[in-house]
Amino acid sequence: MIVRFGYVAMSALLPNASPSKTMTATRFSQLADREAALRRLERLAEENLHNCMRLLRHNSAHDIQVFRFSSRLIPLATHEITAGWNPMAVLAPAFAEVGDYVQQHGMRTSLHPDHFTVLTSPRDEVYQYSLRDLRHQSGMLAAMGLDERAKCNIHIGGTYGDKMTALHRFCERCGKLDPAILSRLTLENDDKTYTALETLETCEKVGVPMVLDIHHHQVNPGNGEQIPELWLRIRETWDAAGIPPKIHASSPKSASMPKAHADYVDPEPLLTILKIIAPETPALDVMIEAKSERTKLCFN
DNA sequence: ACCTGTCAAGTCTGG
DNA sequence: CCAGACTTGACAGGT
Repeated sequence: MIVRFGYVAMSALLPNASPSKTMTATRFSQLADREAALRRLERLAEENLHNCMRLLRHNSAHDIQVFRFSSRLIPLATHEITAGWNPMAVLAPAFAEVGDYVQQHGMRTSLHPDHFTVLTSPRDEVYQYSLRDLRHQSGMLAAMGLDERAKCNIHIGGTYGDKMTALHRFCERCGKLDPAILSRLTLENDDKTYTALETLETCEKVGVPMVLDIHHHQVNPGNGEQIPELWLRIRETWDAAGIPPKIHASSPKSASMPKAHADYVDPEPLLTILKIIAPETPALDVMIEAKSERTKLCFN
């Protein structure tokens, strides 16, 4: 089995390379000249994309081929306050540079809209916001010139007191998504609501790949179903994707805070799973979610 | 240089 | 019905 490791958005080894520099909406609204403020947002976005390039070169130098972009490359991109603003033309060269580099180096990249993107919500404004954000995130990958193998990963969302209804709403809304967005979508089991099995069943229903988070599964295990017994089905959700399955790895901060992420990743549980699934998994990508530069994995 | 409170957004729990 | 927890990097204002 060929395993590639990657990480999320920013590096502890590369100083002053944030790809998520921003401006608060309050600050934006305090600037008298709206056009000048918008130009400033565009400059921030260019800086973020520039730092992305630095991160990608750093990755290349360290043989890291898996990377998740910051979801906040363009500050206030989908905020009401910037309504009518479309920075994509100005940013096209910077996005293209990132995408070209990714393709030249055979990297696998993704985006993860944050937890405000909730397709299950019964509130229409939340649903509309979520659609807007998915369009935006998908649009950034498209602006990079990356095809649908560059994924947008989300969680299913909340239950609102009735999981079956929420799941029904989710599937219905997936069916209505623009094919360009649906073709980039992946779903990940979360740490308190939708278990690995429920997420898998939903992935099978709507026809998108599943990202298995082994830490989330540990703290939200459902009825005790084990990863090895689910794995073949999870792997199959990736069969048509043209890329290896992806899993997320992080470790509990402590016994009293099992859901919080530790600064490092304990390799043992991960290695145990990798050994079990290896025979039926020729290739796998592992996203490490950890803060410490000390995180190292050493094995053969 | 360092510290602390605040920030666009959602959901769930418990009072 | 409302406050607080969850979680989180970066900003903004203070020392």
